[in-house]
Amino acid sequence: MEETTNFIEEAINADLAEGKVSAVHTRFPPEPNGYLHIGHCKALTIDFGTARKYNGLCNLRMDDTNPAKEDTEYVDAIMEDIHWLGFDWDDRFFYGSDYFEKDYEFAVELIKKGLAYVCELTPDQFREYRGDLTHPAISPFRDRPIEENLDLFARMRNGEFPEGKYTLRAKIDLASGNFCMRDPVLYRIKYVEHHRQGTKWCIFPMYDFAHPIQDALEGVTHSLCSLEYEIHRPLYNWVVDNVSVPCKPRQIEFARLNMTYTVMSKRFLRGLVESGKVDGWDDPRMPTLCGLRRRGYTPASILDFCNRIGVAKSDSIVDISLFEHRIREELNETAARRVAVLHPIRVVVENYPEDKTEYFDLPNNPKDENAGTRKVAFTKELYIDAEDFSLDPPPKFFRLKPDGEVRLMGAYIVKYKSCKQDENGNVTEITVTADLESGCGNPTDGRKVKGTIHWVSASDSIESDVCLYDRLFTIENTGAIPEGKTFDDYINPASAVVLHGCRLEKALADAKVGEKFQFVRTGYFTKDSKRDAFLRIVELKDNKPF
RNA sequence: UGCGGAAUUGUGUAAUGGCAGCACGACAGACUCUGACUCUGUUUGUGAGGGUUCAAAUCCUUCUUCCGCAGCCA
Repeated sequence: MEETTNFIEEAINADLAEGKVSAVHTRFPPEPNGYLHIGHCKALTIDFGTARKYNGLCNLRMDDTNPAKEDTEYVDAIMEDIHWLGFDWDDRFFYGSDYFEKDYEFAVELIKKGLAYVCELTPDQFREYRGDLTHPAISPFRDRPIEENLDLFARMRNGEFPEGKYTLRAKIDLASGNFCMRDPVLYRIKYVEHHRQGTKWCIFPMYDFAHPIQDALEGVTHSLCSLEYEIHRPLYNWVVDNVSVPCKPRQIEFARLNMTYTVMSKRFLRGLVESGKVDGWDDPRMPTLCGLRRRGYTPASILDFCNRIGVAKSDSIVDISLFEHRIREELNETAARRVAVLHPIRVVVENYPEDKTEYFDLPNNPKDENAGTRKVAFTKELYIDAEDFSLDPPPKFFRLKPDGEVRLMGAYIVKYKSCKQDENGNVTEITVTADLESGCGNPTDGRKVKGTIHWVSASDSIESDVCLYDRLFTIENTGAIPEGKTFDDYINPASAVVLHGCRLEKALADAKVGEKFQFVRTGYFTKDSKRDAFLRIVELKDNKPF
């Protein structure tokens, strides 16, 4: 495969060439407050993939500096998902919270250098004093003597003050056009139990302070993150320049993934779970890795997608069809075919013996001869899909129609004879005659039969409900839900539709949860119905595929 | 209005002064015992103006549009 160099690699190449670094070391730093989704996958392939490309290392680090939002529940899930994708961090698994003691020492160092001070503005005052686009901020406590700062900061740690009473702030530039340089908060007081540290700490470092220190302490050379941190880079550099860390990592930003019909916002994904709109984080309609896994996506298809979308700095929205293309391509080569008649309509083969059963061999996968064949029973009474028959066919309708002939896939050619209708005009039963002479070979008289339709035996099949999953959202033009809207405004009512009384071929009765199949469907494919060409069994209901 | 970014076809992404290419999508045709798959073909693009140059997506310049930032979130 052709290898192109993206802008991150160019920057790394330059650092290598100039001798700034001798090897590449990256990190993937999820906050354990939710499950990984397809958007994280892009970051994952960039972080782990770049390290791999340069024979370097990539650490996994739980970014857990805010005890109010994080939970141990997510840590295991995150690790499992990363492993599932095929990435590994060896023994370099860290928690941001493991550095709390170091963070504290570096904060003291800043105070001693006169570069940080304890501020007692309340959150409301803080907002009031921060200035605006053209006016600088005001901070009445930035000239507090060093000794006093040291004392106050130690007492903050000791739990002598209530939440919100004091913060530690960096002394940088109150007039900066970049707001995160206007004496940013470094530490805040929080009396919340930390998922790993318990109640050991009541002051917690902010991301902007903790992250560069974590990177530097771990020997990370390139800290790759998404575009919204670009404006934080000056602060990132300020931190590594002003505390005694062993190295100075370089932050490089890239555009996060947006995809049509998909919402990446963790906040909304959690909302879907908590409101019961979906069954859980691993609902097959969710863009989470565990959801995609249940839906039938494979690590290879996801990784390949991530490599294909490229890395750039411009905001973009990838069309979901590119994502779906990958899994369709893979499953087309690997998934076994099974027949599912979703809207059954009874067919009687008039000239076929009442009590006879024949078994035809159907290929499990026409793409792969090694996949073998399976026996499918043929009897006098069959089911075909309602949409494979039309009393009043449009032009170019190749399926069963009055006076028409079609091939029953893998079995006989049948000719239409008559049909029964109910009082509403719905077709309830079709009578056909089979060309028993031609059998399952080509017509003996050389005539062409254009259409092929799928079918199952009426007696030798199983009846089941089948759940069809579709895109969860109708939202098309963005990766996030606009301000003032909720997912209710965009949720696709047909995202999970249960079809009752479907008929499935017998071989599906033995299917296990998680097995992948293509449910063979013949007939006309639209752009949307192509997506349905590959389904998979995600549940067994009453021991039947669901 | 301050600061930081970004603009290449319907979408995403290459081309780092030298034939604007690739993938997905769309459309047309061929093939087909899945109207799938496969194969062939087609269409559409450098945000705008000016400049430098034999030559500009690329360099300079002016403009336009879009995105992000004023959490004691990450």
